[in-house]
Amino acid sequence: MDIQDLIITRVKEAVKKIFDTEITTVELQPTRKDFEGDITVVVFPMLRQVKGNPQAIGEQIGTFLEENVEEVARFNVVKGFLNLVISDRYYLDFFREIKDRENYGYVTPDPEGKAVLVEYSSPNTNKPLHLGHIRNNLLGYSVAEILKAAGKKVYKTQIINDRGIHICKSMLAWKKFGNGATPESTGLKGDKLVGNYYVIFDKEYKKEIETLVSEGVNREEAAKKAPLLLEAQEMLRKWEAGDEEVVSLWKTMNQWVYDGFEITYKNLGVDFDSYYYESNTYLLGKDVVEDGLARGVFYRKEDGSVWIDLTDEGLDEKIVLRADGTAVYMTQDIGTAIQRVKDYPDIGGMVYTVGNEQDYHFKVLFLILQKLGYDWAQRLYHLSYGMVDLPSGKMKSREGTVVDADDLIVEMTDTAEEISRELGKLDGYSKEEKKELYRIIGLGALKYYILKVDPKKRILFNPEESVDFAGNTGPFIQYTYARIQSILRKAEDTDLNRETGEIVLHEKEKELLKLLEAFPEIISSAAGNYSPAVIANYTYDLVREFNSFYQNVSILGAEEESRKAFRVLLSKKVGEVIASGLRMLGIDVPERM
RNA sequence: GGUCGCGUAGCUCAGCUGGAUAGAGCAUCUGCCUUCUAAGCAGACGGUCACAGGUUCGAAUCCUGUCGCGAUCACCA
Repeated sequence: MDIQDLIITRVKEAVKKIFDTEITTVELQPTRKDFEGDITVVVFPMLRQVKGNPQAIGEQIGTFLEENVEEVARFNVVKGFLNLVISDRYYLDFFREIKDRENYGYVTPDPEGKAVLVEYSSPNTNKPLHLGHIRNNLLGYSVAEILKAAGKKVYKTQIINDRGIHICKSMLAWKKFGNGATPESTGLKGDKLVGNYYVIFDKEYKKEIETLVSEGVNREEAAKKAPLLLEAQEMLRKWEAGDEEVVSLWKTMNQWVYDGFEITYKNLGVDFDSYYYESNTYLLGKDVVEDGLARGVFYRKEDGSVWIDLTDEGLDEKIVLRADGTAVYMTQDIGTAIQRVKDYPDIGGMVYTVGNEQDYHFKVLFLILQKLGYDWAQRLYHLSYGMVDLPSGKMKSREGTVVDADDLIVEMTDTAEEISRELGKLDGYSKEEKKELYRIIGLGALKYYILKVDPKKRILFNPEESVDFAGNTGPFIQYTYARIQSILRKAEDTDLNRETGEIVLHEKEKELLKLLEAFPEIISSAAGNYSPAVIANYTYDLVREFNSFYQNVSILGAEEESRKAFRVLLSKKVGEVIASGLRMLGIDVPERM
């Protein structure tokens, strides 16, 4: 039983004894810094059942706790707030219990438990990854790690949009204007090369429209009739018919893109357990629709198209199969979800990391799957996140106003190098070690910057003002970790096994212990809310508290050996929790910096 | 227009299952490196929590409305 539960139980007991009344809930909160105490019992809610002056009630309960609960050292009452001072002994016992525990805070996975499939990234294959994809990747990867820490089995996957008209546009432009260019011949990353032809297509297409308009065709008509577009559409038809030449080109160019993506993923530090491709899944779902039709989940309109009526749920009617029997987006998403559970029979739920512009789509998708009666459909979650905007507005790849993922990673690493150079603390590090360190710090800055924000909020990213490296940032947290490692290196000859015994905790030590105690609850909350921001904020709080401790209290210069050992061990544990928190954010930790 | 989301210090964000005097970082200003890494610490300055009502002993937090920003309402993905 943790201290919270203990206090709740004993408060109930006190109320029963003193006022002869059963209360069902007891409200606790951490004591504010301005008052003495660790845990505060809020008396006000009790007034419904216990009549009287809150101050007096607080005093009576406080007296009872002080006398009967050994963990409660003393108390004070301010208005209706009963502030309890928890004994040092309790926190010392707590620390003794966790100090040697590996992966403190992590929940041991239940081998019988159901798995969660986390989908993220899911790019198109016609252009390179940009800042928006970075947010998606970081969120998806981090949520997967958080769920693992919370004891879930997790599969990371993505669905790659490798077919459709936009791919044909790149292919056509390459064929017409590429002169056989390859990643090898140009030295370009494959995704960059293909992306360039997507831009070229757009440029040439617009030229054609202008020509048509100048010949007297109206603009709308011209946009539909431009020869390049017609050719791209023809190419898509050929692809669907399995035309050998088109399919071969498609395979070649997609492979270039995948090779390019792999590099970006590797640099970003994300990975996947499996890949789904729309070219394989776009026909899925039709049979499910037929089946649902027979069971009355869907209905057929006169023209033969199939729909679901969600007006009872406050939504609209939604088409799930066209009149000609071909699939729409929704059809394949239904089919793909079901396919995934076939592929991984232990899946008990899925997380879709997709931007908030698709909120409606996923609301509908989940409802349909529920109506189809899949038990796992109750545990689907759309990890919806806000767009990343630039000061100039939205990023538009066709207009070249995107922040390229690879470029951004390089910039962050360069900035990390610059700052590290200025500070000059890396004597003795080899070139390779330094390079690796710049990567760790640069990426740490970027990842923390993005993940500390609540996913559903939009992010304004200003490329002119570079991401900070001081204050509430990734590097600050990493720096604190490095500081701790430095202490541990210097404490190698300290006997860490000596008993702490009866010591009076320093205020800063107690604050750190309280934060450590909260860690498991933080993981659970982050997992429950699918929110890396919860982990980021906690880690920052812990780090801030540690630095205050570090600067106000001498660790290696402690008065007694037992005290020194305790402080070293406490620092070590804080370091471990920092590393755990950052690991859940996909951020690495340096030994020095 | 309907629906959904967001609006907290000059800027970037916490806090939102209702609880004390709304917290951090950046920026500005003051101190602190002969002592464990100053990417740090200690402090100052800075708020009509968009606005207006309501519920409550108590509202940044819940409800209603208004305004502002964004998304969405395709037989596109």
